[in-house]
Amino acid sequence: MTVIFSKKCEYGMQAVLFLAAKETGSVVSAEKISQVLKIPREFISKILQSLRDSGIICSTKGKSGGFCLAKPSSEIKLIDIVEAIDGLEMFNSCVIGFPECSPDTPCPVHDSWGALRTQAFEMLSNETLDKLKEKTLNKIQSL
Amino acid sequence: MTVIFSKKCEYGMQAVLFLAAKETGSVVSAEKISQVLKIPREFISKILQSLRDSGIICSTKGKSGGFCLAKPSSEIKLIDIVEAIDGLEMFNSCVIGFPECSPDTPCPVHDSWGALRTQAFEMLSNETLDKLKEKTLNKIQSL
DNA sequence: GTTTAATCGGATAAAATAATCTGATTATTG
DNA sequence: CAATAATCAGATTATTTTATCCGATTAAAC
Repeated sequence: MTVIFSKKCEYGMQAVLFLAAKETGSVVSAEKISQVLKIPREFISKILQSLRDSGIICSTKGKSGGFCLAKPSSEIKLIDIVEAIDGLEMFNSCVIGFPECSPDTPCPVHDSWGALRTQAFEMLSNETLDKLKEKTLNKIQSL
Repeated sequence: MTVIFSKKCEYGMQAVLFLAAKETGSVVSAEKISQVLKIPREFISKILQSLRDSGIICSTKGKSGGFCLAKPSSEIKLIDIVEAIDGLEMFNSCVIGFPECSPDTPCPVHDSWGALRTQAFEMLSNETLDKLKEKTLNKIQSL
């Protein structure tokens, strides 16, 4: 198996993208998110709770409660979600698993991989949720 | 957690790189590989066996047995090892986990991520073991 | 031919990740 | 204020990945 992000992180990104595609400030329940994105309800609940702890989304309890973005979608980047859930370690560790892969003691693909990794990081740092709104809506319609 | 390749795959790449850094045709035991690369012995044994099944390396049993490359190091690419162990699925599946991410129903980052993924694939397809020999030797010395 | 050092194969164990269950709390709505 | 619909928190279960154990087989060296 090969993974980039954990399931938690994938689901987290999907859910936050979904929230960002709604009208500003609209509150969506875990149940609704679970149904639309086809993610196990209890699992996405936990993920949403942790994203709330990280300050990316807000939650309100009680009837008609749910989740919404904690700040404008233009201020949330995909990398923020990755950082909150999976951490940024992958952008700093060796792709073929050698210990202490650094400019001093580089692995055989240190340079070529490093360039790619930097691009990936920049891509995720560039993509704010507002920029992705339209594409997110299109994708959600196809689910 | 965030992963690119599984531990099996990382270890497999390390081990094959190590074999390629030796003189052509020299046989190395799992024990030796385990010691040099600091990989659990029984675990790397299994990985080496599966790489033998995939035709990337050969094994000889009995005293003074061990493993060696099945073909010239110029004919083995990193992507071959990835394919044999983790498969190529990651180069064809959605980075944020949406189902059926394709040009027809693209995820919000389909294009930007696709470009990166293609670069990564090409990098792994370009890197033959012989090209990496010197760098591998340097890295191994530092372990 | 016996000892020794290696792979081989199947089973098992441990750890990490993914998913679920349960009961409590909270707040809106009628 | 009672019913309802939501989050919340902690515990548990299931699945996958990582790692280990053990006995059998093989072949070289003495």
